[in-house]
Amino acid sequence: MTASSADLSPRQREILAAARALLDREGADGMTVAALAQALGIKAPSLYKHFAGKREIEVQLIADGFAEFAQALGAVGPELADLGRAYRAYALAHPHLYRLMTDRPLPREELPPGTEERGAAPLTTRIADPDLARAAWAFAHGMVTLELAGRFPETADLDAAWAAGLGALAAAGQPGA
Amino acid sequence: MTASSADLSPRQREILAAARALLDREGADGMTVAALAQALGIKAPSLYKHFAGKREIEVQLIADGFAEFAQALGAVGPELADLGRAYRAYALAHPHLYRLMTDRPLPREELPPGTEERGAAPLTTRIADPDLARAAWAFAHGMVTLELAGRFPETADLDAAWAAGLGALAAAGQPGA
DNA sequence: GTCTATATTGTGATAGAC
DNA sequence: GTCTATCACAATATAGAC
Repeated sequence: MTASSADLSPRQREILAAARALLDREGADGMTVAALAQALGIKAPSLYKHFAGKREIEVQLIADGFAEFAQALGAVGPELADLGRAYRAYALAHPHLYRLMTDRPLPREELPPGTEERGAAPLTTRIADPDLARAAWAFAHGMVTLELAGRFPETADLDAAWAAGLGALAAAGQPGA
Repeated sequence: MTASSADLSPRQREILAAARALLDREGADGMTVAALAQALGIKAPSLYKHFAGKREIEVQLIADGFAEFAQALGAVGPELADLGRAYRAYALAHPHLYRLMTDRPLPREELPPGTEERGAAPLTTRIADPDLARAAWAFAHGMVTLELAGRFPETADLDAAWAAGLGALAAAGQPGA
């Protein structure tokens, strides 16, 4: 029973909005059922009248996140560098959501159909070869992940690293140019 | 007070070995203080006579992991592809340890000096430009992370994606060739 | 080094009344 | 839709005896 966004009751939307705000603000650890209820001004057990469990709320957050992410990536210039900037900007703006979306296996069965394809489209239109496109995705994900985890030295020039990586991948995509 | 491996008592080593086995087998969620004690045949509180807390055990696991990882990466052929294969193989062989090592900010203060440099050396000797080297690291980390999280479609040819990514990065590193 | 006993806190979740 | 009451766990950690 895939719950696409259209199936949600107004109250469910309110709960999701509060959950999203809580996630952005406090992170995954802070997003407990009790804290969510408190943010809504109700008691924790009441939430279970609207969602079967915490996981269902998270899955909706992930679905909404993908839609939002795809929209952000679709609204940029044609260069691969434009896409890279948007990818990085989104992940840095919503680090906890990004982690929630990417940390675990995708709950594909519970997501609206086409979610994955829409997310991949901005990349596959710029890089035709699927292997190279996957490599580019991995590069972007790795850059963002390492930055979020604070793994790069403070002296590292991340703009330059992004440029170097995307430059190399773009060049491999246009062998004739 | 950095506890390098040399400072550890035999009993501490036994505990770490059990913790490592438990982590590899059950994952981070399963590696609780109680479970670790049980694996050792003692009670949980007894562990606190040997380590100040769970975090201290984890940090030692991370330090040992880096040493082991660096050794694995140092024992391969000269090509960038060799390094990539070793990186992937290690991460897939010890997924939970790899996550523990990369998920969070490095506890740099508590790690033996030089840990980071030794880990980076195999890469920086193959790619001189630091920005491109960081890009290559991010690519490898992203590939491994997405594979461990089961994010690639089943049909994806990951060997080909590794080859495409490393090929592009290597080509960018030898502009004259 | 290990034990028993306990503290403290937190987690997601359910039943049933209103 | 919300409440009270409660469950069933599980977590890390400490005190003090042996």
